[in-house]
Amino acid sequence: MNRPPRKPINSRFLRTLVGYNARRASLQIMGVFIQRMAPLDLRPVDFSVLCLIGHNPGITSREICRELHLLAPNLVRLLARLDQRALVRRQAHPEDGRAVGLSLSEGGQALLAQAECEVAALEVDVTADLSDAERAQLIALLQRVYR
Amino acid sequence: MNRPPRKPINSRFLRTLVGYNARRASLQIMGVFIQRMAPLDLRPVDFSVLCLIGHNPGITSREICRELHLLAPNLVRLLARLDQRALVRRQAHPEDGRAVGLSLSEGGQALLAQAECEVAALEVDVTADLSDAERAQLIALLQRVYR
DNA sequence: TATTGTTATACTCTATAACTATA
DNA sequence: TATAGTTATAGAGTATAACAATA
Repeated sequence: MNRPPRKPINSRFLRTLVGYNARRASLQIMGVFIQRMAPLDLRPVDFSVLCLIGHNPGITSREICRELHLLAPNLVRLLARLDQRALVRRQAHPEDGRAVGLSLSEGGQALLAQAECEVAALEVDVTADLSDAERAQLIALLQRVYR
Repeated sequence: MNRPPRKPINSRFLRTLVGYNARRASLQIMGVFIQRMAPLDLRPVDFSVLCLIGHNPGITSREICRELHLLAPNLVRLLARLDQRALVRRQAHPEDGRAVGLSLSEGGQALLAQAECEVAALEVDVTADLSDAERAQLIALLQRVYR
């Protein structure tokens, strides 16, 4: 009946680390993302790729990999799944015969629009304790770490 | 000879997301962590566990799992490795016969001290573009996301 | 009956080498 | 010779179910 008395754990050193806190926050948000986006069948990385293709019609696999720090072999299956769901189109690249230009089908565009809407909403929810200014500042600080 | 002209990619939507930026920053820092801590043979999660044991002698597996959001089966191998390296000691828990109290050996304490020093240094390096105040603010904002 | 620690295991994610076709 | 895309695959990380010992 009684909850076991939780001993307070000393995690002071870990809490002073940007790396530790960034990872914990990232995992927290990704967990919410996976749950909320399950109806659309989109993992975080699927969404990121769909988003890049949608806003950069004709983009190549290589460019996606460079932008998202993905490895080319791991993008193949992901794109195959999006292709199988008829969300993306592949067309011959106009200048480079080796490359393939990617763009969204109409269904892909519709799904992206819906996904962006849902992602924007869950972002607000998961950062509910932050004001708009604080949220913007958090993003700016994070970008100065990884850019 | 000429670098291929890099087309600017539109990733504006992704960049507005705390989740995307937190993940990118986290991966960036973890990459540096893994490289710099390789001489000590400590991954981020190894360090976190070592740190908790060091600052909480007698802590149990269950408490570590709860504090770090780890799953118990995945902690078994990790602790076995630390044990094999003679970094941790296991003693019977004074109150609960099922549990095992964990603490650091002298070697474990020495390694932790060295590791904390190195981690503090790499944290400063990886956030070199941030002032102390900005770094503290970044941490405070991140904690308000996941706590 | 519930909890700690454990084993076994499946699934996913990440990384590397090597191939093809084009440049 | 170098690059885009692909295949196959190995290794690491993450997840669930089930068990023994203890509460």
